[in-house]
Amino acid sequence: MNLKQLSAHLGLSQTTVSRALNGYPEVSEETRKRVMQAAEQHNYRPNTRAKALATGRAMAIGHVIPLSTQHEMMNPIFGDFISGAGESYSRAGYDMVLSLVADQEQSRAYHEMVAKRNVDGIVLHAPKMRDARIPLLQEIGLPFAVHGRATDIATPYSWLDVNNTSAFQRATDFLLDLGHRRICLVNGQESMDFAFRRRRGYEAALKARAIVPDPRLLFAGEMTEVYGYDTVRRTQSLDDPPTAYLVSSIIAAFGVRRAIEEAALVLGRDISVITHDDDLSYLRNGSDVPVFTATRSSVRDAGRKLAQLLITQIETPGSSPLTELLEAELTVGRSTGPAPNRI
Amino acid sequence: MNLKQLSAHLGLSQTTVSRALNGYPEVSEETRKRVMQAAEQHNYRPNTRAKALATGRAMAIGHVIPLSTQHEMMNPIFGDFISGAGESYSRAGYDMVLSLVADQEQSRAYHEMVAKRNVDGIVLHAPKMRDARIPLLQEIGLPFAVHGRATDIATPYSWLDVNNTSAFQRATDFLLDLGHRRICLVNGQESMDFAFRRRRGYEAALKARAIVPDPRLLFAGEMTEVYGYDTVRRTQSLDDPPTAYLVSSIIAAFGVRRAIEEAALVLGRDISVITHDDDLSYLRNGSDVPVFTATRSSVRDAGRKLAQLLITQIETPGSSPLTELLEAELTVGRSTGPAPNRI
DNA sequence: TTGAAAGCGGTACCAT
DNA sequence: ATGGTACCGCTTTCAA
Repeated sequence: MNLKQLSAHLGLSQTTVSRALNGYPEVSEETRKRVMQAAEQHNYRPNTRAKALATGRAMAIGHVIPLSTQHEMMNPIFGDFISGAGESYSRAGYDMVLSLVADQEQSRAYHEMVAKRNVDGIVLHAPKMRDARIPLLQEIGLPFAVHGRATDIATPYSWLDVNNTSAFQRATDFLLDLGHRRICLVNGQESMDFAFRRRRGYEAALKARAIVPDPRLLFAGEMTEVYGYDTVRRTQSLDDPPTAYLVSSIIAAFGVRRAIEEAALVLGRDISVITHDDDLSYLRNGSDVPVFTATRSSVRDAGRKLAQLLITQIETPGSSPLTELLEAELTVGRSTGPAPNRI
Repeated sequence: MNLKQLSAHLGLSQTTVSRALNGYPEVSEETRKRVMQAAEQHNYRPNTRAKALATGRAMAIGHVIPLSTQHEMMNPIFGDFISGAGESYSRAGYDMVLSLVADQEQSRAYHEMVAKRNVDGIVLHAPKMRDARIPLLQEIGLPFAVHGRATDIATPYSWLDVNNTSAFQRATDFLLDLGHRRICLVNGQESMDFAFRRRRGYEAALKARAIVPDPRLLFAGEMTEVYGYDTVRRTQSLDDPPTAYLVSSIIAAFGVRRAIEEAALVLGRDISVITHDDDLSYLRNGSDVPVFTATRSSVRDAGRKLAQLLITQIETPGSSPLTELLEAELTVGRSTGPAPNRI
């Protein structure tokens, strides 16, 4: 059933029916009621593409995932984020278009998206520090919002980010309060902006207590289990091994935990891990590993908010860029202690 | 730059330019060359929506993710699958539209998709045994392909599945060959079709050796870490605890491993785990846990293939449903042994 | 308050 | 080989 058929059925013009359906004021209440009912009854939905063509709005938002960030993609975080974003979109009537693009084709992909006009805006994931995609999109003039931030970009743009610096500073403080002095940072590659910020938080906490960061305890790599595992093994064979780990990724944390447990077995060492992670409450049962968690619901929330932010920007043309900085909700589960504490 | 402008610029009609660009034979080679060049130079891309409206094809495929399957969604498997599918789509010029839909809104979502006409087909994820979505889509007449299969659906439909039965049969055989007799199956909820098939494979292997499956060693649940962890703890306190675990999900496997290691520590027990999992080659280093893996590349491959299958079906109308059954590529990494073996 | 008609940017049929 | 023109299904301006 399309508009033509519906209006023929009602003995009205397409114009009137369209107006009735879209809430224009100049339609009599009686007509509107009739139209609404008929639309409902025939399960009428306007053809998105025709509507898009006529209005110039695609009612869709693109998420571009660089293929190199696959470890990010397969990250539970990503799923939660996307599903939060999906909520906002469906509420506002937008579709979500996912594009997985090889790194060398990023620029082409964006140009294509804007030329093909099948999205009204784009969400940028996994920004690098001086991310070239940002000026590119600004130049193209396609609305976008960044999940995260990119340091060293002069012109303002919309973003939503977790306060990585403060989160890692708090986490480090927490470990310092426990008496740890040699804390190993298992971080993501520093080309990723968030990794840079996390290190800054870590260092700030150390400096506040006049501890000089040991460069041998700083690691940056692709956030895989193997990486986490290897990092622990390597550092545990130092003369002066770390007594605690601060892990930047849930995936790496699996490897870290594994290695820690081995180390505990083999070397009889007692080590603390702290990571952002979730759904690991069970670790409290028998573990001697404190776990530092960012709740899944807060990630969903971030997705929801970023999507909403982009929609707002798209729908209020001429608006200046919007930004939002979220404080990470962190909890720590202790093996022997009571229920997890917020820190 | 749109077609009108481009053709004006070239001094040709829109018709000719369109034909030249779309490879119709009746255009002179010379004209075609000129047109192609101009298009390239002006970075012309046809407006997807106009094209869609004119041709009746949306050039987009929808993936509907039931929100209840979030643990599936956040599964690394899902990311790999999607990224494989993405490859096929971009090669064939399709967009991928992701819809995250609450369970109770599934039906509405499908109806809407077909009415709004913004996808040419749908990929169905996480089919249940007698999945109502399949007859629904068949009735609606929207092309679709299922990732997995649904038992007890009479009319044929397109699907691609891994041979879950044979994979779990092989895995069980492997453990039996190692001498295990009490093997615990940590399975997904049996409303999920794959879980049902996996149990069947497990039972078939046991029965082939005249072993009666112990119902106390059969578990079906939501595939979380906690679930894996709890299952091991519960079963290890049986009078006659299992000596090996066959785990149906990578997420649950993390919890299982964790609990196994604790059990090894606390009870001094030596337990084998087998699961499909990947990127865990490092476990060979110091672990006494055999790990059963399905390679990530094979999952990507599945995504790629299913997408291609759906595209084929869409583009050859009147074609009968296509199906493909993949044998799982499984490898086992042993702690003390040499490189992993395929089984 | 309602309707006719001209787009939106393409494709495809029918002429030439 | 090329061009004119009528759609595709909706919105929106203008006129009644």
